[in-house]
Amino acid sequence: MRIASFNINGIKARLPRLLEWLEETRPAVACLQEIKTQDEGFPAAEFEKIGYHAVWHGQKGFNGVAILADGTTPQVVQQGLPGDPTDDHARYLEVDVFDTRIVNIYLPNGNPQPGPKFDYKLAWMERLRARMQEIMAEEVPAVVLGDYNVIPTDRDVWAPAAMADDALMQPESRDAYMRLLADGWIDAIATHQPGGGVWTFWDYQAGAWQRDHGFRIDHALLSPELADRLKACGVDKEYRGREKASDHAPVWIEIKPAD
DNA sequence: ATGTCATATTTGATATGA
Repeated sequence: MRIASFNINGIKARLPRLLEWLEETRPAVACLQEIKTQDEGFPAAEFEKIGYHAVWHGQKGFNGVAILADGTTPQVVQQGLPGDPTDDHARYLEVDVFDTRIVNIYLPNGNPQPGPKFDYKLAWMERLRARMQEIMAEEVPAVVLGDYNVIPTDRDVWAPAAMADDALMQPESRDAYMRLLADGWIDAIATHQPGGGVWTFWDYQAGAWQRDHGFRIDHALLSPELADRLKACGVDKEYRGREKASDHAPVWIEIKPAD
């Protein structure tokens, strides 16, 4: 079973590319970030036509997350990250589907830092950790995947010096990410390719794609039970080079059936 | 070269977020 994540950077602008990717790679579950539409504008009928049922949490102008499943409708467990009633950003959607807990996140970017946006990012990461601890305590097969907006190590960026002041690789951001791993969550891509050099994002600016100036910020964190069933994982890098591409490439994991 | 792109309002131009 393939579970994928794709920050599509606008579902309206990206719909042809998105449908193409779904039909060509046919993930059982697809988690989308930055749909950048209100709930009313979500093109659910387009996905139904090719056999995907969707749940989504939209927001006007930016953010927004959705989960698509092949031939079945995901059951929503939690919409919106718990822990702060004043936070109305659409960045978190947690479902049960195919006997798996699947959590789709669009973690705050945090730039510029320091500042209120960086504070929001760090607070969001602590709230995420609290929720992930609850999920782990449930002992269900679970994956928390999406755009974490964190470059975990210097091996995950084309030039650490070029990004040194960026919120994505500040020590506070990295420490918060490492605490998730310390809690027992397993970074699928990092485990399979510990040498680094795997990118999931290339900026639109400065010819970053052509120069392969990328970094790894889209991650899939597996519960121990699901990690034992990890068959393969990777990045659909080719899609970053297509016409009207997102600035992110899709990330996927392949899970073996439970015994 | 702070070099691109998507969305929205302030709408054929600028602000915001990334």
